[in-house]
Amino acid sequence: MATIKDLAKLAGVSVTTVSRVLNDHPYVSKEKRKLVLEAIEQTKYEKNVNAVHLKTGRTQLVGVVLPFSDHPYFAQLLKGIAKQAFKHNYKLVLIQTDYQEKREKEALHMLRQKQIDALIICSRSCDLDLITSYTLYGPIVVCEKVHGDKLSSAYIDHYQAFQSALAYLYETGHQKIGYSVSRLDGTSSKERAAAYRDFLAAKELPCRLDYVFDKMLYFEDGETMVTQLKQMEDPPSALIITNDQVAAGVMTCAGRVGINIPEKLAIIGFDDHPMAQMMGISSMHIPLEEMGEHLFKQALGKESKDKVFHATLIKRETV
Amino acid sequence: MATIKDLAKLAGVSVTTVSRVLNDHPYVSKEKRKLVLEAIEQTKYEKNVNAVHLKTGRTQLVGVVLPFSDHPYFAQLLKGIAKQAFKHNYKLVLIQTDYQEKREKEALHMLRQKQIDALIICSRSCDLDLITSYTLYGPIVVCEKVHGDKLSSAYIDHYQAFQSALAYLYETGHQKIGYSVSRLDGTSSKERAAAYRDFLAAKELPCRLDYVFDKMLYFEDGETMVTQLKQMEDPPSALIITNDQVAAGVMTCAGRVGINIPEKLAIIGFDDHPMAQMMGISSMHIPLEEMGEHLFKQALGKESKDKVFHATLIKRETV
DNA sequence: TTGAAAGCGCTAACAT
DNA sequence: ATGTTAGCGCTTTCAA
Repeated sequence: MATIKDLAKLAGVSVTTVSRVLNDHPYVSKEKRKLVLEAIEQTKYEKNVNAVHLKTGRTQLVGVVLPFSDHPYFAQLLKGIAKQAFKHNYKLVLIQTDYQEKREKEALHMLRQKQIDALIICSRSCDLDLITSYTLYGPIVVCEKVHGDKLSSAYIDHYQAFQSALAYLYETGHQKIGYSVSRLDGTSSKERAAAYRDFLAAKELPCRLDYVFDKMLYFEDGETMVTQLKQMEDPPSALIITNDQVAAGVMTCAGRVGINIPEKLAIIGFDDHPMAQMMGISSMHIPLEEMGEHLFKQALGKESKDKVFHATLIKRETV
Repeated sequence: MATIKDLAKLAGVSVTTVSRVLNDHPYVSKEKRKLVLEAIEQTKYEKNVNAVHLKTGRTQLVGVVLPFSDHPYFAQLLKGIAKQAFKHNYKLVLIQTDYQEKREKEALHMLRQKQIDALIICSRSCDLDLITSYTLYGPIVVCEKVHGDKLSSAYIDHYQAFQSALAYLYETGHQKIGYSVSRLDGTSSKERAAAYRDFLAAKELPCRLDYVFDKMLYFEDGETMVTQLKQMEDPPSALIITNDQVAAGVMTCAGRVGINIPEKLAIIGFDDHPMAQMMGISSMHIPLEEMGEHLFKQALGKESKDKVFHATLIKRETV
């Protein structure tokens, strides 16, 4: 495999000149440039990027931390990230964590080791302080509201989103409202819980802890939820559901056990996935792809440190 | 940021000794090791992996080429790949191509530039010969049957899978069988087409080109398919569908327009996704995750060059 | 406009 | 068991 040294020798110029040609620098005469180009052609020369990485200290690689890549929510986010990465000629290193702290730490470690230029954390298990401490080694972007100016962030205002879903259900006559989340200790779940609590308090409704369903993430979880619902003596009349996949699952199973939607049970999903549109499921639209694009631009320092996205209610036939 | 030189100075040893400690090599006395370890601690030293990459010529990075990361089929495959990557302490560079040749070439280029140690191509648009020519620069694994010994491959025997689905439908009394694919010019679609043709010929059934549906990939495509079906004068009585997502979409929409499943239309999906299980959709089970794991091991040269996986029919309630 | 030379931070052959 | 040293292939400063 040829190196610039070989090219230099072959073209009868210095390595500096070769490097200049390679990097489109000025101050190279037409003749020498041509000579170098010919040498490149002849030897089928290809740059060893690792040398460049060592020299420049950058790799054109951005790490993306996410718990699962097989969920439409993260897949959509990833799509936006990938779009901008491609645009800026960066590649993405995928770090699937399954919410294992160990794996998140590996990602942070890669930043520290300079294997990646920046890190995007779509969802985390690690402590925020730990993550923040790694900003010393490169830009880190997270998907939640943060304090301080070390981390960049782009996130959904889940509190507000949840409030508007609640308000809508309340307006349409529901008083027994429940909801589901993917993991109770997640950041967005906490916001949802706060919105729920505050809303119930404002309307002087009782807070029903049995109306909160945990571990609902995939389509098939909808079945579990319907089963649980069926066993309740006093089930909710409306549900705000983790995402459209679970909502679709609920929708699919509910009919079988005689739970008619929306008569007996109103549901609102999240994300406004094409699936929700097709099935006529009311949903909170979230600009996931746009958010993903923003995340990447932030990782490159090309955007403001802080960006909130708002969800909007899409009314369909399930409320 | 400290370097091994700094450590050497601080610990009063040579860089070699430091390097040995860093890489767990033998021949370092307990005392010196301790000294080095202390220096590491003190300086919060971290290896610059780019230097290692340059020196060793390897990056512990494997590229994964796939058209979309937001489809369950590829997400599942990716899961298996990621599992093994983690096990072997490799990271994955994700290259989403949208089936654009330009992007696939970028991936090949990364291999050539030594930015990745190996490349896994889950689905391609590029010419196989072009891909093969890059094996010069590192191992490449693809998901289809190949000739020659340059490329490794792990793949589903789609011909056989399709034949058994057809046989099953035929046995249950269907003569008007149609099918759908995601893209007609894809490798697996060609195998399916061959199986279809051969089967019809064997049973002396007419080959109905209007029974072949293209561009069916996502859940929401099921709606399109049902619409098309509804407009046909002489629609098929059974369908072998691209994958379980589309099958679920068909299932969801069919009822609305009076197409009862399986009475009026029998369907068989592919992949045996949890969704199919939940909805009672008959499906061809494919060991996707296992295949993903295999792909990665092949990329590392730890497995045979060639591996066929077989699909198995899971009978549920849609036939 | 060109080139010599000094690294980037690490590994490993070789010498001791 | 330990150290010296020569690179890995490139970029970039500095001098010409």
